[in-house]
Amino acid sequence: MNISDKIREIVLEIILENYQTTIEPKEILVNETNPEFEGDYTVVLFPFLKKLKKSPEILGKELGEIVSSKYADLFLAYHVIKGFLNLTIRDHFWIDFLKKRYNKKNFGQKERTGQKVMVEYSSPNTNKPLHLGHLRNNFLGWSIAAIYQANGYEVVKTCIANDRGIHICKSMLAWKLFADGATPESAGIKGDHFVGHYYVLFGEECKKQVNALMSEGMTEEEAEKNAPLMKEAQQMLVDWEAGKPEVIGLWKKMNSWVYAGFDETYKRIGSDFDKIYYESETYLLGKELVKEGLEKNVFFRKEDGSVWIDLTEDGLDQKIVQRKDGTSVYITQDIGLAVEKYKQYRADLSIYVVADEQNYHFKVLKLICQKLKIPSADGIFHLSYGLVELPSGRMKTREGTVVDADDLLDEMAMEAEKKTKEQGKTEGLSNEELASLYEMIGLGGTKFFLLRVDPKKKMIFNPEESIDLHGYTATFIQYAHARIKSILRKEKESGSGLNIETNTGDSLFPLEKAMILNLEKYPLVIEQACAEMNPSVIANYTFNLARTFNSFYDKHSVSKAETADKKQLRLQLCELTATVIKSSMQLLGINVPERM
RNA sequence: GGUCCGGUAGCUCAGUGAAUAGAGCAACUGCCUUCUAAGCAGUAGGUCAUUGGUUUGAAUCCAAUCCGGAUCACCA
Repeated sequence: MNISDKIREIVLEIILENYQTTIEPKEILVNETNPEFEGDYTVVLFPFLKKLKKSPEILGKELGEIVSSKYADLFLAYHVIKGFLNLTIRDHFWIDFLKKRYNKKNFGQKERTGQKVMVEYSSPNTNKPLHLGHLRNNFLGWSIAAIYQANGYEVVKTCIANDRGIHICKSMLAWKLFADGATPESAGIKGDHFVGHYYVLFGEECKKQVNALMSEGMTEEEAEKNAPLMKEAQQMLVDWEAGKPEVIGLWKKMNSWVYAGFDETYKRIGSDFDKIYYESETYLLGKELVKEGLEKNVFFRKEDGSVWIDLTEDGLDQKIVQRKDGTSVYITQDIGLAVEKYKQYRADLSIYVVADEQNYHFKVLKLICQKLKIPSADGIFHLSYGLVELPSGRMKTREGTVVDADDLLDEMAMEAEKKTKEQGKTEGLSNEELASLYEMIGLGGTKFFLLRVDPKKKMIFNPEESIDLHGYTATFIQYAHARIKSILRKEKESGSGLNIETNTGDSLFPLEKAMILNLEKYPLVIEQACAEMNPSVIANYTFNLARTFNSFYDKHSVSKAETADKKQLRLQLCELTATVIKSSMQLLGINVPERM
């Protein structure tokens, strides 16, 4: 049990025994004591003053007396200031804590809950390469999965490949018309970029035709419908659905190029999936449900034959679920897929990591599933995140303002290489080790940059300034880890090192205590990140831990500690700090080096 | 127009009922003969969009207003 929970429990017990009053645990606020006051943890007395009919000063004094006498082995002192009871915990509590945990590599991980959670993330279009926005999605999804795992859940990671539809036909058509048989190999371009080029080309050529038609007097809407290229793309979609071999062949070929490109990037960024669904295989899944919904009178048919659901009573609009020609729309596919996922995995919770543009869609999706009484309906959760924008606004493919994922990662790795060489501390590392170090720093920096912000907030990325390697960054934390490892390595080489039998003293310097206090709350941080579905909680915590460590490092020497006891204590401190840094960064998908 | 999200230091962000609102970047001052200076210590920088309310206590909750964004498609 965490110390803050323990204090809460003690206060509850004392109030019950001495005042014969029950108080809800959540009414007792136990905070870390503000640095300007003496103490470690603070009990806020205001919430239950009325119930106990006491003034804050008197209640504080009474509680303080009882706590410090009854639990004299835990608390050294108490101070009442206004309505706050500040408690000082005895140093030996922190020292014991450290002694017990310092070599536990799984510190902070929770027992299995027996619950299963599905995380759907990434879900790319197979007609354009990944950009910065996709990176935020991938990093978030992966991290949420890791956080759930650390909290004892069984996790299934999935992805739905948006591999069909009019947008795919656009790049296919452009390739057919303009590529003259070129392939990624012949062009020497990564497959996803190669196909993306033709998607952009389609847009440009189509725009020309639209402009021409508009100058002949058509409205923009008419022109867009009547542009020959657009008509041809639509025909291609019809042919695709009809299974026309020539179209299917081209579709398979171009998708395989894209997948080859994606695989490379996914491997690089560490995104992985237990199950990939393909829209081309799932887009018909909702059809049965439409029939079922009509029978249950959840849906209704309009005169033209299209099928709808009326959500006006729920404060939403009417929503179409099947077109008059019988083809299904996006939401219907998603309902079908939700059912399919449940059949296969029976997850208790199904998290969709999708940008906040689709908030309405997921609200409607969950509502329809609930009305259809689909078993997984209540477990549907949309983890909505804000878009990554440029200082000038949204990234736009057409205007060429998209920050490409591969390019960004390359730049970051190069930046890391440059900086590492400037520092000149990596003598003796092989070329492979160096390459992997640059990648670790570059990729880690990118991940941290995107994960340190609350997911639901949109964020601004300025390409003019490359992602920093100082301050609140992965590099800072990686550096702290490398420093610790360096200490431990040298101690081991000198033969002194850790010795569990040795004393670790009985008093702490403020920075030693601050470190242990930080480490002690790590399990709570893992829980909080999960409850809030927010990896930035971890980013914040780990940065703080590393920062405190750097202060400690600057003030106290490990190898030249004042006494043998102090040296042991600090070695244990280093050991556990390294463990927590490593494991918390892994929850963000970031690796930490032994040297840098 | 309806719904939802956001507005905190020059910039990027923490803090969502508790003590005198915090970090990083940028600026300025110090600190490498010392376990890694990708670091540490410090200075400066705030009408928490505005107004009113609830409360012992409000950046945090409520209401209204202003500003920015998303969405309300037979696109996905």
